Amino acid sequence: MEKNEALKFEVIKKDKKTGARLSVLHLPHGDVEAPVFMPVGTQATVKSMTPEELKNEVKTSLILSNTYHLYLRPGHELIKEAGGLHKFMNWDRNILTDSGGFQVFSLSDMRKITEEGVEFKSHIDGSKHFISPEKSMEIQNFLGSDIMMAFDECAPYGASRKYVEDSMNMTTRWAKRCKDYHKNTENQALFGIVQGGFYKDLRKQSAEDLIKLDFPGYAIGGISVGEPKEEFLDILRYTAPLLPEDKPRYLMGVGTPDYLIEAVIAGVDMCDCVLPTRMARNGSALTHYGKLNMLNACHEHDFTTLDKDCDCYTCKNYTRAYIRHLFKTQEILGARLLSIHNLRFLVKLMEDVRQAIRDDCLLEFRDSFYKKYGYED
RNA sequence: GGGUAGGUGCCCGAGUGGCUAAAGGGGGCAGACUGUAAAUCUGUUGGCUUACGCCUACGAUGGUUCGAAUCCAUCCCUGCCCA
Repeated sequence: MEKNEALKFEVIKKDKKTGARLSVLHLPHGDVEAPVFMPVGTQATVKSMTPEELKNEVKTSLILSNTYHLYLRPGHELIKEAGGLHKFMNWDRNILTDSGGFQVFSLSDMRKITEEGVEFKSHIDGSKHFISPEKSMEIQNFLGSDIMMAFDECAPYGASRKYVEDSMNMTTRWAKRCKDYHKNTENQALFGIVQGGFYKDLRKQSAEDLIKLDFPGYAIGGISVGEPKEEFLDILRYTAPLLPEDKPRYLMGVGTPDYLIEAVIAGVDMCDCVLPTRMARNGSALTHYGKLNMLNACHEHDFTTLDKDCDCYTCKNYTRAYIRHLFKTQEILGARLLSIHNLRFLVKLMEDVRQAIRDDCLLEFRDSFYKKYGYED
């Protein structure tokens, strides 16, 4: 890799039994140890968290934001005017931006996909917009994220082979167009996204075609879209090893503790998910002993901490009874305290995973984690 | 004291002869949430029973009727207005 690229990827060590990687991503806004979990900050904010809390309490060095949403509001020109996304949101560590491809999938009833790009109606005011691969790159260049994602189509679960094949090939052509358009390679690394749905030969072809384009990193998209866990694991375990050893591998949109651990074992380095912050706002806590719904009556008189094995600000200072009270009364602090906890829980999980790789005991770590958490397998 | 409006399930509130164990909210209880249109959504919420079903319920009591939360009488209570 050339000296002036935005990303340098360094594999430090591999777990002896699984081959899971301990690595460092050297990025423009600091080094990121991987495997890493990235909190999601779609609208230039990790919902309810200040950057200081993300740094000091959650202890994260890389967050994700979103092209589609920031393009619509406040607009990428305004963010450029502000001096870029980092300055705009007062976050001086790394940012990865998703390309808007997922919104093509999740807002699918309002869009039309063609070879040129996607025409869609704004979910905010119904106005018509067009995003092409080039437009997505332009927006992400304006945002100034450290890692950009190629514009892709995430085919829905259950899509026909023909649909997935055509979609996957178009995503590859779009990836080429993204790479051709993107010139700011010194400051921004562009990742390609492997698609192919739940068809292994398509996954293989997608990976091979994208590898020929030589991206500095590769993502696995299009899984964790509602399929059964076995299918998720099958495609994950098949796809991850197809990707280059010397580039970071990013599994998009995952997830729960078991999915994260399985992803690392499969050779994945990066994951992101809205789950910890969404669950937090909806009153649920992730703990080493399973999931808790803080609205449940059993916590009413429980003056213990959320998770006795957690080192977060919330667990150091607040009780279950208090947090339940905050949710019962719909006080905003409840969502904030659970967001800190859930984010810290997953970030810490990855810290523990990294230590397990150092110690060559990742499988043992997984088994004891599952047992404590209450997972069946 | 006179007039007037009303008393419905935990709360608010719709319902003015059968399709009503009773709309809709709220509250309670539980479940879901995976590249964020989510501080959202779903289920459930009188008792007993596995179920069929039975019992108890629309202020109280009595009555009309094949049948009443709904009609009538009396009583009790509450809000508002007048004196």
